Amino acid sequence: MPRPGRNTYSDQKPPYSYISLTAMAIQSSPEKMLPLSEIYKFIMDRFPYYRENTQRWQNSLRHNLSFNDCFIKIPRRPDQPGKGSFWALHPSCGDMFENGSFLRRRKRFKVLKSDHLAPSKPADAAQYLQQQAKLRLSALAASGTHLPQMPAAAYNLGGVAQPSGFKHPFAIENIIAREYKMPGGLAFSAMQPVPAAYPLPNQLTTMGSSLGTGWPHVYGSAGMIDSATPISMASADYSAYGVPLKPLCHAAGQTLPAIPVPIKPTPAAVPALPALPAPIPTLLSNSPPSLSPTSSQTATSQSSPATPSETLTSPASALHSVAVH
DNA sequence: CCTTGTTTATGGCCGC
DNA sequence: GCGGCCATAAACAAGG
Repeated sequence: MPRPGRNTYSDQKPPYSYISLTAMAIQSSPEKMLPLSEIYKFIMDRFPYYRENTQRWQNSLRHNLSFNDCFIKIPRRPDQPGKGSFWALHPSCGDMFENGSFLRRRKRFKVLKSDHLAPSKPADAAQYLQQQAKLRLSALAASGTHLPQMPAAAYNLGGVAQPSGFKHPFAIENIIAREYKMPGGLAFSAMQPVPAAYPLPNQLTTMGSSLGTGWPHVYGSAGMIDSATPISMASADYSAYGVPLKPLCHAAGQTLPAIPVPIKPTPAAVPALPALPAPIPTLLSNSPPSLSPTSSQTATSQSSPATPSETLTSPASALHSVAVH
């Protein structure tokens, strides 16, 4: 039903699919996983449009979560209160959007099932992710304030090779994380012609804390599309699905929790212990200057309460996925 | 009972 | 036109 009118753009439907929205939400969380309710919240916080008819879109969203292989469910640990599970992005679904924009996927992410010997059990991914989160959190806690924004899904497992290190501006990472990363706001040069009325993705903030801020004003902001400039820098920091990125909050320049992750590691390049990566050869084409490769983890390797031994099944082996088109 | 998840079905839009 | 992606609705199960 058309309701033209007086409402600002804010109640227009964002051009993103539920998959995109969900991915954004998940990516925006420090742990790269969120319970359903948080996903709802994220979306509602940012997109006024979704503050209404919640029943409807939430149903759709749940449908998407279940239906799409790119989302994996991570069981809640007993010590974690709350209902439902956590949802995360499948580690290999990184290129889902990259090719195109966030507006529409070009390929559907699909997990190959029981093909070879090892059936790709989501459980493996889940386990892995959870562990990741754990490690990260503990490191976080010890290190203090900022979150090493590093996606649990830091691997592009062989399945989906990324054609190039270049990350599309609409890639999730860029979208949700760019804000604090843009130098003087020229960050969105590479933005594509997107309805100006919509929030620029790159302005989505990642932090709950900054939720209210930077967001709504986005609506009117025009001036974005300068579409000629390649946005290489963003891709440097958020190279691939999961690259370490800079500490999320403000603080743009601090010793990074060195978590070098290859943009697109060779299939074999999957680190055994992602949280505390061994010095990885600089795979990042443009490694940001601020990234200090001191592989010294944040100094709190020990803080992790959970024993790493806890099933470190190589994610690579377990996750066979493919993007089918 | 409500939330969370899963599943099936239908129809629109878009690219090839 | 067909196939893929997406939105939406709805039935249903399970769990807190």
